[in-house]
Amino acid sequence: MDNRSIAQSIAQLARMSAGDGQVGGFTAAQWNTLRFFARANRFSRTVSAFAEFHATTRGTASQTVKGLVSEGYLTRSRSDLDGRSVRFDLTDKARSALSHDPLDALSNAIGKLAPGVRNQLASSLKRLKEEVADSRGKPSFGSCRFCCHLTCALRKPGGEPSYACDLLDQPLAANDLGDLCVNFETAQSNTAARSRRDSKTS
Amino acid sequence: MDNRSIAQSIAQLARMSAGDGQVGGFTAAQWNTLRFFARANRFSRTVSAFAEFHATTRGTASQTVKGLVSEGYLTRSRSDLDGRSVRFDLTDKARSALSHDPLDALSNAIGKLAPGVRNQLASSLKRLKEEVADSRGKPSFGSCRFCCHLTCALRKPGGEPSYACDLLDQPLAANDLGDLCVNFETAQSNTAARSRRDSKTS
DNA sequence: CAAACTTAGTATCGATTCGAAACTAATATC
DNA sequence: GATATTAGTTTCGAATCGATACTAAGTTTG
Repeated sequence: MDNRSIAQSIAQLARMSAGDGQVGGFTAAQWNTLRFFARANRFSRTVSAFAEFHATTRGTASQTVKGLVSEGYLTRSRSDLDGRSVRFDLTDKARSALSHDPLDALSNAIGKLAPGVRNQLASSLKRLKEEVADSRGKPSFGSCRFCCHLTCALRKPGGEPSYACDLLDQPLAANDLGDLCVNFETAQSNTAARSRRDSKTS
Repeated sequence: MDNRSIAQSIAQLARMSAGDGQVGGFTAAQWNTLRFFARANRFSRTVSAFAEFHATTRGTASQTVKGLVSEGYLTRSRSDLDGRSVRFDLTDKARSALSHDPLDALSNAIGKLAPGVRNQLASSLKRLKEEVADSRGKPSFGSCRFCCHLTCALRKPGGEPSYACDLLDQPLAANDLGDLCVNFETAQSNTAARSRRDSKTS
């Protein structure tokens, strides 16, 4: 089985399970939007971050989000730190809709894999995502847990550790460490980005 | 990493690399069409097979194919076995276009994986495809090489083996065994389908 | 053998989606 | 303080999609 066939398998799998057409009253674009806002952390629940994640333009992303807001699946709130920025959050209505996600067919299939096989698959996919993101010059998305900007401090010996993002200088709750973040960087991609910046300035 | 996150990784990977928008003058739908007709065997290079593969309707598939025919990327030829059936074949123009497939970013990334990891990934994806296809009651696509309808005969001792499809009763060239076929069935899915049929008749 | 059904492909129509480009407003940079 | 960048929105035209209706060729069935 050659590389191209495997690549096509990934594409086909995504198409099969994402449900091209409307499932449960949502279009494919809407499902993707809901999934993103369900998994993104508070710094990343913006139109721009979603547009980048979904590999589309901000204009298109804005439309989709607008539709979901008017139907009561997302709430809109301006940031008080940055007057341009707007954050969108899932409503309970959206959360309950997500419990009938057509992507669950794929999730369930993944759950049936042997644990070792499953973990191997997860790490291969992570690897591929970074590789492809790098080859198109776009940043990858990942969770704070594996991000080089995560700092962890023990307030007192034996107490609970506290987490923070040293890029945005914001505290992070332990619960949120698994969420997606636009600013995700691995140690490697960070040094790579720095060297790109340096070579540009010189 | 939970199952849903892994499922989303697959979807995201597909989106990132398939190039949502136009790349090299083709839309996403057109790229998918070209890829399909490049990989499908002669029994499967039809509008219906493509529609099923691409999880869309025959009408939509027909339009996309029509466009590619008029632009000189596919040739149209009626079958002489079945007067309804029409077969579409890639032109050289299409083959050379496919050498700049945006999906190559993903193919290349896959090529960089360690051989063992790569094969494990391929088999996991195959497994997932069957599982998901089964859960939606749709047949999966696969190559003759792993199909239960493939029969192999040795014409003379020490000579080259000859292959055939015992479902369509047609000879198969050794070169074509890796191509996609609509009629693909594994031994398991075949017996499952038979038992479904039997229970329906009774 | 003829009527009824199925299958392969096409054509048309309206709704949706998408990307490109123009635009507003807030923040950064120089 | 002028210029550039960033976040988000809007508008417009092209493309896509699914539903539906249709033609023509096979298949079943009575």
